[in-house]
Amino acid sequence: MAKRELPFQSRQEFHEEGHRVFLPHLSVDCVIFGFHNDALKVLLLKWKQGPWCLPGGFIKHRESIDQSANRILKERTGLDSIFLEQFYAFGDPAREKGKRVKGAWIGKRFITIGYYALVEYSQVFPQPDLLSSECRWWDVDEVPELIYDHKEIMNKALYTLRLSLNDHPVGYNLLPEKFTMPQLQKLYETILGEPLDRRNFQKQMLSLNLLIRLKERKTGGAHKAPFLYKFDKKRYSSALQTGLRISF
Amino acid sequence: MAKRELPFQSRQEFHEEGHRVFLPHLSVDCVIFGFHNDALKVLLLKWKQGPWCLPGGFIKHRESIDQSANRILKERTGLDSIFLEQFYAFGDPAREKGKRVKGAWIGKRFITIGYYALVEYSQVFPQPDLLSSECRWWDVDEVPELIYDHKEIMNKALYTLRLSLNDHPVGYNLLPEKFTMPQLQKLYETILGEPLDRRNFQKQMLSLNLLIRLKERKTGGAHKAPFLYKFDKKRYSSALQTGLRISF
DNA sequence: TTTTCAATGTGTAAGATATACACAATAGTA
DNA sequence: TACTATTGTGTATATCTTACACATTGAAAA
Repeated sequence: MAKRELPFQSRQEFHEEGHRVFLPHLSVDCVIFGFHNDALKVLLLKWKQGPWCLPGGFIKHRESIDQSANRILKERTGLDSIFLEQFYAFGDPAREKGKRVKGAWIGKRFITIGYYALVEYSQVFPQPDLLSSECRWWDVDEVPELIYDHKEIMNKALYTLRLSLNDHPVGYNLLPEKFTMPQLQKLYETILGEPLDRRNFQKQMLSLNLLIRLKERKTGGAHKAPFLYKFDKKRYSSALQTGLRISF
Repeated sequence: MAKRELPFQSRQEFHEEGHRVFLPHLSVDCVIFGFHNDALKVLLLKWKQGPWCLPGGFIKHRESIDQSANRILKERTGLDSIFLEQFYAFGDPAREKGKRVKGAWIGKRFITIGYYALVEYSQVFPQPDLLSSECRWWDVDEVPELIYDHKEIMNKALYTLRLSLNDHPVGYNLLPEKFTMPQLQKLYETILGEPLDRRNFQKQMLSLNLLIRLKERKTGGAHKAPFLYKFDKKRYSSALQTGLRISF
C-alpha cells in the first residue's frame, strides 16, 4: 500500500503554505476505535519528538467537514466508507496551551471538530505522516498523556459511543465479518465498562433479528468451540433507518 | 431594558472591521426553543429586506465557543445562564449558496456551530440587532423559509431535543416556575409529536420524584382546576448528575 | 488414551416496567 | 341549575428485564 502524504513536501512548506489550502483556525480530530483481543483500542499518532495525539487534519477550502474527516481517516487507516460521525466541536481558546509556533497560521487559535470512527481492526494498516514518527493502536485504558485537550476529546468520544450503543449495533463496524457471541459480548462489556449476563445478552441480541448464526464454529480456542455469526446486512440497513433500541 | 448592540456602529463598519474582532470562517447559530399556548416555539430573526434566519453571531478571538453562544443568546433574549448546548457543526461549502458579499470577510465560506437553548417563553423580550428588522417567536410547525441551511439546522436541533428528552426533564427549562400536569404533558407531546396517555404520563413523571405538587390550583380555565406543580430543584440538580432515564 | 479444565449452549421463573382502559368530580359557561 | 369539557385517579394485563444452574465440548495435560 502506498504511503499517503500531506499535499506538501516538508514540514516547513506545510507551515508556510498551509493557509492557502486549508481554512484557518479550524481542524478536525478523529477518535478511531477498533476492537482486538477483547479490548477497545484507539488509534494514536506520535509527533516527531513530541507527545501522542489524535490523528487530525485540516479542512480544505472547498471541502465539507465530513469530507475532511473521511480524508483524514483514509490517510491514517487506508479505509474509506466506514462508520464516521461528528460528535462535538472543541474550542477553548486556551486549548493549545504550550503550543508555540509563532507567526505561522498553525500557531493560531484552533477550533477542532471531533469525529469518531468505528473500524475493523484487522483491516487497518496504521500510517504515520510527514509530521509524525509513529501511528499505532492503544488500549483505551492505557492511552498515554496526550497533547492539548485530546484526552478530553477522546473521553467525550467514548461517552458518545457508550450512548450510541443504544441505537446502533456497533458490532457491525467493529467486528470482523464473522464473529462469535462471546466476542460480541466482550465488545459491549468493554464499551459499557460493566459485565453482562451471557444468556440475557444472547437473548437480546438474537431478538433484534440482525444476526445470522452460521453452520461453522470457531476452532482453535482452548475450549468448547463457539458458533460464528454474521450480520444480516439487509435487516441491518433497514433497522438503522427505522432506528432500533437496545438496552442494558 | 437597554437595546444591546454589536460592537460596531454600522453595518458597513461591521463588514469591514469584523475580522479584527471575530474568527474568520466561523459562526455560531442558536436554535432557541420556548413553549407557549401549548405549542413549541422557536425564536427567529429577520434580516433587513431579507429572509428569516436563526439568531447567530461570531466567535471573538479570545472567547470560547460556549461563551460566544451565551453572548449571542443574551443579545437576543436578555437571558443568561439558561440551558444551552452545542449539538452539531454545519459546514457544507455550498451552504451559503446565494450569499454574495464579495470581498468582505463575511462573504467567505462559513462553518457554523449549532447550539440549542431552552428558555422560558415569558421571560424573553426578543431583540433585533443592527442587521435585522424583527425578532420574534414562531411556532415550530409554521416557520417560514429560512436562509441557507438554517431549516436543516433547526430540524437537527429538534431531533436532538427529542432524543435528549430521555435524559433531561426539559420542562424545568421550558415551563414557568409553576405549571400544571396537562401543560407538562402537552410539552412532551409537542416535542415527541405524538399523544400520550394522561394517567401513565402522570405516573411516570411523579415516579421521578422531581415534582412537588402545590396546594394551589390553576384557576381561570373553563373547566376543572388542575393542580400546580413545581420542580424540586435539589433533586433535579442531583438527578442531572446521576443521569436519569425517562421513556415513552 | 483418559482425565481435567474452562468455556460454551441453553430455558424458566420471578420481578419490574409499560400499557390499556373508565368513571366520578368540578369550574366555568350557558 | 344544568351542561360541558377537562381533571384526578387505580387496576389488570402484557411485555420486558433480571436472576440463575447444569450439561456439553474441544483442547490440553496427565
